[in-house]
Amino acid sequence: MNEEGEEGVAKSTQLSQSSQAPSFLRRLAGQSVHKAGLLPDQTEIQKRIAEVSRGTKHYENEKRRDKEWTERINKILERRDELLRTADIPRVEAKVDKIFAEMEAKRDLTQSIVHVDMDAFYANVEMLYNPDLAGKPFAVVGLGIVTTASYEARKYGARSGMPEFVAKALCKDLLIVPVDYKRVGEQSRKVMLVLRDYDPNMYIAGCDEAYLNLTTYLTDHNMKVEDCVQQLRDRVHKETGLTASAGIAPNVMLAKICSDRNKPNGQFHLPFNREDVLKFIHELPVRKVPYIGRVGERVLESIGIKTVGDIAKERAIIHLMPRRFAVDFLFSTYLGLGMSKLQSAQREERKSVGASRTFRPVDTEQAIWQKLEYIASLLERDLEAEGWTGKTVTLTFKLDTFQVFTRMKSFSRWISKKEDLFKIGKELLKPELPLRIRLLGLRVSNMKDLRAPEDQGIKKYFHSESEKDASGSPSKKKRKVEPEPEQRIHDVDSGTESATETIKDEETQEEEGEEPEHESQDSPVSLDLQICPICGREMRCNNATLNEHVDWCLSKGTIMDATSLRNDNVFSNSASAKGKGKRKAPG
DNA sequence: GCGGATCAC
DNA sequence: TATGGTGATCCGC
Repeated sequence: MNEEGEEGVAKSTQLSQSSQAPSFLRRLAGQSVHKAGLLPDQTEIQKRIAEVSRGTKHYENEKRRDKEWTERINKILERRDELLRTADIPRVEAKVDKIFAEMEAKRDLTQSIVHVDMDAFYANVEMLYNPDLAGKPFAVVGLGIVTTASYEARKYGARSGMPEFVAKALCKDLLIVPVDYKRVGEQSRKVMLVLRDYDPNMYIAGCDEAYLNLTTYLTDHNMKVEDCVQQLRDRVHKETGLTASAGIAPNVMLAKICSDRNKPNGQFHLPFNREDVLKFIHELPVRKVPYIGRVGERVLESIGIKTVGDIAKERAIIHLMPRRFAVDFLFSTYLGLGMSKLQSAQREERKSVGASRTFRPVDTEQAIWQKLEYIASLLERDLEAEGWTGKTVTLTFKLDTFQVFTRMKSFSRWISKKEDLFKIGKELLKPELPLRIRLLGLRVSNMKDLRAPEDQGIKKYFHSESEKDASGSPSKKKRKVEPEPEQRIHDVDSGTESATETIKDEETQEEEGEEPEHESQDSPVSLDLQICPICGREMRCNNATLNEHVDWCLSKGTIMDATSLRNDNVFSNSASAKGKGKRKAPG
């Protein structure tokens, strides 16, 4: 559903920055407007959203960011025009065609990858427990934000990610249902257990979606892929009463796009041959490609690329652009290439653990420290629960203008205690005050896994060369499925050419001398090695403990942690009066 | 290593 | 009246 009114912004036409600018309206409308979306009249809805939001801090912030991008895009266009004058375009095109040929040689059409995506998951789960909701427009809401809107509500423009009050403005009779993580988690677990029968190495990408490689299963059971997927979806429905959609394709990227095709309760099989793949992908609006978001879409559109097929026309420019516009990513997308093998699920190698909360803006030191201390305690809890510690602490703060800043600091010791986190956070924030703050967050990175088998130090030297990461910790099999853009499409500034070498040489091994002694397995013999179907984490425990972990794990990936609801009152008692209206923009 | 920023869910 | 929380990655410096 493409409804962009104007085209050919490609000229160096400076968009005058009115608050009616289409880019701004689209930005305001949020991120999920493009999805599964037969919206009746999108521009009308976008206008309504702007109307309702006008004058809020958030609205002003979005306007500011939109304006920044307009300026950056104007620079991109200038640069492009210069290249068109000075560069030997046909020669560059020939060069790119060679790159295409090299990429083409790596095409793999042998794997049957499936992306399974539950339909309106949170909403349909609630309908299970409350059948009266059937056929009604309702939204499942947590912390004032719509997590899922029922299909009836979507007709009015209500979408996930939208604040409740906007959704209500779009849909007068909208019913609001609070998120119930217990229910969601329970159903999610049932779904995943069914899927696991078809591929024990499946990759779970959230509580309502997963990628499977069916190749082996199809051979073993002598089945056709469509039949297998149909059966799988039937089984999910039988087990849960919920419907799922699925995409069948030779790689992860295509499967993801395909699962959207016949939603809800449908499946789409992209034929496994080059011609059909190319035809399919070339017609696609770039926004449908994973990792091309609002900003990427706008940047590409500015140089005349609206569909994936358009990438070829501008291949020379893309190749010549600063940071080359994530060339490899765009080119491989143009060819419909993507990852064809899923990595087996291993104990998750986390890179960071963090906690953050939004609250009524505060500006007194006392109030700020109180919030910070609370964040520190949340983070301590999570680090403890999951068994991680780290050497780097990052503080995030969002001003009441919605501008976000971060400050970080690394240490030679392991950080995980509340007092430590609080103190470090305070040191990072203090120099920036006074500020009026609406969100605080703390995150630790540079991690060590406290639950890894104790031979961690040894294991370091045995993992494969290619899989080292920069943190100096052993990176086991990476579970990443989605091929990520190697560079971003966005950056405009600075240097043009130069292969972006990402050669990591020997990692710096400061072996930890002080291991906070936590007894490694005390009675390992009696407990089974279990694998959480949600995060893939391995642990030795009984079934009850595993179930407990699974529930907790499911609630993590979702929009918020249920415990934050209980603790919400912590934020409502901003006791003191705030006099000053000072507003410094740090940095 | 630090800080800004995008993107997915 | 009013716009979440978590984690990963990338870029420039």
